[in-house]
Amino acid sequence: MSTFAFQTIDQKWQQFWKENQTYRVAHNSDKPKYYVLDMFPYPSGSGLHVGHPLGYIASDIIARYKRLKGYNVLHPMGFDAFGLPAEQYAIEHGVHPAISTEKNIATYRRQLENIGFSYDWSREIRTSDPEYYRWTQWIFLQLFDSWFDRSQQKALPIADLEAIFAAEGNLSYPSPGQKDLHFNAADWGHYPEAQQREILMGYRLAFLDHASVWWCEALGTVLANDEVVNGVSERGGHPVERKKLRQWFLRITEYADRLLEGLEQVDFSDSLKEMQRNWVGKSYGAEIDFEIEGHAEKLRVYTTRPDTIFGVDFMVMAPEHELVAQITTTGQQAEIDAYLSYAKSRSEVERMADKKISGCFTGAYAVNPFDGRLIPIWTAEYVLAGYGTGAIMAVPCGDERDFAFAHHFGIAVTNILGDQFNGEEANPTKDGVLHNSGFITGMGMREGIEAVIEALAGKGIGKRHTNYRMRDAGFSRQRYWGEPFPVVFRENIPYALPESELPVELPHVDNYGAGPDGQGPLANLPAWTQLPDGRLRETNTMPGYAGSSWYFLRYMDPHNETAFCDRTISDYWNQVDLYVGGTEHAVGHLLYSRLWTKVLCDLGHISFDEPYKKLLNQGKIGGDSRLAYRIRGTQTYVSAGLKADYETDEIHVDISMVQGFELDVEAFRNWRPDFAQAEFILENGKYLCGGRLEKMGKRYFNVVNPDDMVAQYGADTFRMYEMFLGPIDTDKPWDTQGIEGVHRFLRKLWRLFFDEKAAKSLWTDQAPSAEELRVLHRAIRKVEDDLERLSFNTVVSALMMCVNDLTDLKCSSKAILEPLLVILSPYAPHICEELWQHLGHTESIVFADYPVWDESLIRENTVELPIQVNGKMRAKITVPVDMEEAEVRKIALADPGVVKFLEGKEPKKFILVKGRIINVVV
RNA sequence: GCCCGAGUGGCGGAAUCGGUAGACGCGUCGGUCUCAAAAACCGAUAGGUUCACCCCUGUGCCGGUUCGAGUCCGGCCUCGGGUACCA
Repeated sequence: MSTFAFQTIDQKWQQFWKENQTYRVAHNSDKPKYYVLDMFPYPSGSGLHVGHPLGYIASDIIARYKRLKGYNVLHPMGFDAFGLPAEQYAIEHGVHPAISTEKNIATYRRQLENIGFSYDWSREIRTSDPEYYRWTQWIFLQLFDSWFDRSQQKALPIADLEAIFAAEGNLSYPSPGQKDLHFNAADWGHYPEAQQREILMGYRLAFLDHASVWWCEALGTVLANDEVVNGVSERGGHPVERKKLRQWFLRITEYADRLLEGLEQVDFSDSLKEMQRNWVGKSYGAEIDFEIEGHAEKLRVYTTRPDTIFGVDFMVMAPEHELVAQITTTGQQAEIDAYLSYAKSRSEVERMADKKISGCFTGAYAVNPFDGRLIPIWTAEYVLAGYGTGAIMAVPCGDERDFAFAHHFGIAVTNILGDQFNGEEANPTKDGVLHNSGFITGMGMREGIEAVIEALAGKGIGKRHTNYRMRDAGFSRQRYWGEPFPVVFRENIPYALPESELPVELPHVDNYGAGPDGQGPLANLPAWTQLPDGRLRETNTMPGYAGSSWYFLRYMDPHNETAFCDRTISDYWNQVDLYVGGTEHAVGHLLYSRLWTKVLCDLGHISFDEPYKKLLNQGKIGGDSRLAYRIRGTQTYVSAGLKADYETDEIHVDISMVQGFELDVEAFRNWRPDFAQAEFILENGKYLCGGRLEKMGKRYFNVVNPDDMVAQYGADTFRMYEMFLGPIDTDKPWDTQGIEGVHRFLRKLWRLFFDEKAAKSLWTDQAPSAEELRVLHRAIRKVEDDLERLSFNTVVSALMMCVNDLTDLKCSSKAILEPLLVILSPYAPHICEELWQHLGHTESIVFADYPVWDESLIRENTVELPIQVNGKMRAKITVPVDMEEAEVRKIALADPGVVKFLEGKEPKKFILVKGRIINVVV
């Protein structure tokens, strides 16, 4: 057993860990806890490629490292198993999603186990498991049964709100759903149940509302924005229309401020926090009511720049704005009708792609409340119905879009910026002085904002207003493969099912097609939807992010049948200390799971309101594609170096047929029938391919499977190499050639323990030399420092250097080799376990103590000082560390290299930093 | 357009606090072993000049601060990511 048989070693230890449940953890421990979590995967049909495990390897290294440092580590894995691809596969192939998902999970687990992760698999969860989604449904009911108290900024039970209504009405508690709803206690008492429940719906955190969606009558289904092109359905070209449908929503807007404030407490990257802030999109300004000449109605606008009110030259309403129809004059009616039908036919996608200026004058005028000027009211696409009040006051001299619009339609521009406005383009500055602006003329703009808001408030026609870009989150899907809602309708009023009836299990269907009236496939099952007592089940299912919003809690207590997670257990494991995953979930999953955590905390079910203490976003690994060049119109392929002489088409070649850049032409001919007749123009007897870095994916034939890497080089090599590729948080290309270097390193490590030729072990009980100790302890320090700051790639370099040095020193001392294995084991657990056992240990290296580095062993007796003259390196001198400064100077000045550049002059100044660097200034 | 982030050898990258730029690895070249090749191992490898030492240049570009700048400041250029008629 003295050769490095990595396949045997991998298998042996993976089996050992499984049989001994080495990584099983319990919550009752005196050790400090550490929770390190991966974003769980959606098990797709194509399995893992080498890009996927990058984050898993990093988190596994941290998990193993923290275990060695004496922490009780929770490191679980599971599967986000509900989702669209499985359902799409079912529609196309008739395979039930449960079956294809099961199969995919089996593949994922096998691939993950090959890499030697230290997951506690006894905690595995699947979001599509009824024992799991039972609690997803339960949390939904918590959301349904609660409301957000703005004065306390937290969620409370809906029963509390009912008590408030009965006692005092809603006068202190305006409805987020119906802004103009006011009633007192007596009113509430007289409302029939249906009306009471309708009112409560306006407060619930999970609520039903009518939302505008694209409806296609011919296809009998709702379409997403990107499925509608040029006003017709992408598939089939059928007409579509805007339709209001009743959908479930989560009232995430109430938590906007909490979600922003929470970002201060968590350790996420600046860019990710910025993405979340932009998503919430909080802005400060005012709502202003403008009188409309000849009408009783007011036109309410939202603006962040009330100070520019004297520069308003026109008003714009969104085409969907309800006042458009009311105020349009007879003279303008025909033009407006034409414009509205044009606007209605354009999807949001088209609006975004094609931003030409369009609009139409309504014929009506608003009145400037300060100077009485009449302001023409227009409608135009560039104002969105969904943001602010759906209407704006346009200030062309200060806003680019308003300026472009004014320019396009020949509207005269008022200048309130003095010479800060050049008449050519708008100037959106906030740091200017206001001109030509009535009572605020001469004021600074920031000051002007306050003055105008005050004046508006005094007249009762405007007030300070904070606006958010974020909308309430749609929570309904007309799909099959998701969590059913635990809700039933009686006379069209939704009621929560009692907890005892959970889980509402997803029934079996044979047909995955849409149901009637924009409903999902479940609506095709009357036996399921219609309860014997006449109540009707909700037929929508929950979206993909439902199950993933709380899964980190279930891992803590995965088999609990009476609660989603026991409170004492969640108190122990608490927040996720390190959460590892990609940025693609920056504003989706991360925001929703932060929301659910806050609600569960407010309702007293857990003790913390941010799920993830620290977030690490791993980069993506790109594929290194290979291209062959086919001369256009022929079956002849020209080698990359000669292609300039021909007109060619690029063909992606499967990377398995290429060594470096050299194509195996026989394999290429056998690859696909249409290549069988291929001829090649070679250079130097070889066909060389071109290379390109791009996304790793099937269609580019550049996918590298981790299974192949593990089979060829072993799990340890694969793990270390993935970390060695570069900083964990940047995108980087995969280069299979480079993996050899890491493999050589592990062989070199092996040879430190075994003489393979003589088939004998090399370690001894000999005391280590000072130099050996220095090498080891430097490595311990470096590995620890780098892991604490999540610099995974530099750790590999440090370990390689350590082994290189120990090899040069012919180190054989067990006192060095043992700690070396411990610090290496998070990266290369299999080989370390094996060697650890050879050294005579009976217990797994997992239970070893992490060695402590000793500064005094690292410090050297002499130090090499670089000597600069006038800032340029001129000499190096070696002196004892504790040598007096004056003595160091004497030696430095006597050095021939320095003497030469002093040119006989006396030094003016010496610079001495940390006793290490000297600069002699002449 | 706006907001982030990054530009270092042939390549991936290192330099943690402003202090010997290019660690570690790949590739390439040379060597050992071999009849030979592969594998393995050893050595060289920023560019210029040179037999070699020296010396000079060098971290996207221009300028600044400093005894000293890849690192800090100002102005550009390029690439990557996010986001967008958000008033």
